[in-house]
Amino acid sequence: MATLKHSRQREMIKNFLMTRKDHPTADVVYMNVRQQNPNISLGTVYRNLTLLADIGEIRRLRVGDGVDHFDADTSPHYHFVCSECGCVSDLEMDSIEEITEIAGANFDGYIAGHITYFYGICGKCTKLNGTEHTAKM
Amino acid sequence: MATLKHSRQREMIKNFLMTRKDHPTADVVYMNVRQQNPNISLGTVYRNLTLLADIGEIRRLRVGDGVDHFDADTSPHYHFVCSECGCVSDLEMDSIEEITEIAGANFDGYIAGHITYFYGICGKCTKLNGTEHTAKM
DNA sequence: AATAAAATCAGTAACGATTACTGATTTTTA
DNA sequence: TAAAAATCAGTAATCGTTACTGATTTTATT
Repeated sequence: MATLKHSRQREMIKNFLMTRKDHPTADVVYMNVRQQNPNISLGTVYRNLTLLADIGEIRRLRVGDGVDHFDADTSPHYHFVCSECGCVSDLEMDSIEEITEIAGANFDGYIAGHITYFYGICGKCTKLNGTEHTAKM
Repeated sequence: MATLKHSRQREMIKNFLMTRKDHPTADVVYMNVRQQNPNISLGTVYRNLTLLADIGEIRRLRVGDGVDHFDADTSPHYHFVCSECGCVSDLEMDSIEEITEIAGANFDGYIAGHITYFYGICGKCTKLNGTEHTAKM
């Protein structure tokens, strides 16, 4: 890997991501960072998000909606995706790391880990919809 | 929803998918079904896979590799994705449905379920690589 | 501080997976 | 067996993302 040089753009992207708890997409990052630097390119945002994820400073989340989300919190934790509004939020829950052991019990190969996300209706949508609990995903 | 009419193409797609345990992508379905019907269109394959998934006859798998996989086995079970060769296989393991309860404990909203997949090195790749166990995903 | 080498950039073109459109063809209903 | 509706093949368009290019920054070296 080439030596990593400092870049204002990368710093802005990382800083912006740290202010957010909603796991924005590349496009959302782009739109927001543009308010500080109107010249920044979408390609630059993508490149730096990928770079930051590769060196482990941020996390790339694939929650099945066809768009990558990004999280500045790299500590192990789980995510929830609302089937109604698509929002992604953190879950406060104990580790379920043991499921990796369970999965490996009868498996011919090596299981390194798991990716889990939960879906349903978020608090806001629940309140808006009354009692409907019909998940779409 | 419009009334569902029978279609040879849809039947072929479903039948093909039932012969496979490797959770092929739309493109793989297309290439195989074309051997029976060289005139079939890729759009038809996509449309019918989506339709079959919507009515619950097949399952769409999103395992984070950017391509949708499809599974004719709609019973609840888990999947493994090889970080080396990208193959997707079934896991024989007990249900871990209880993690949905765990996740819901401190959550403001309704959790309908979870999506989990496991990653690591499959049996074939393990044998090819010797003792290397370095996951890439 | 000035300079050179290397990384990064903005802007844009290209890409791959998927979806949408169109007029022709099947399938079903009556 | 004819009309209505769903489906089709073929193709264009879309969307998220990546790759390319010559210009600009950053860092290391004088």
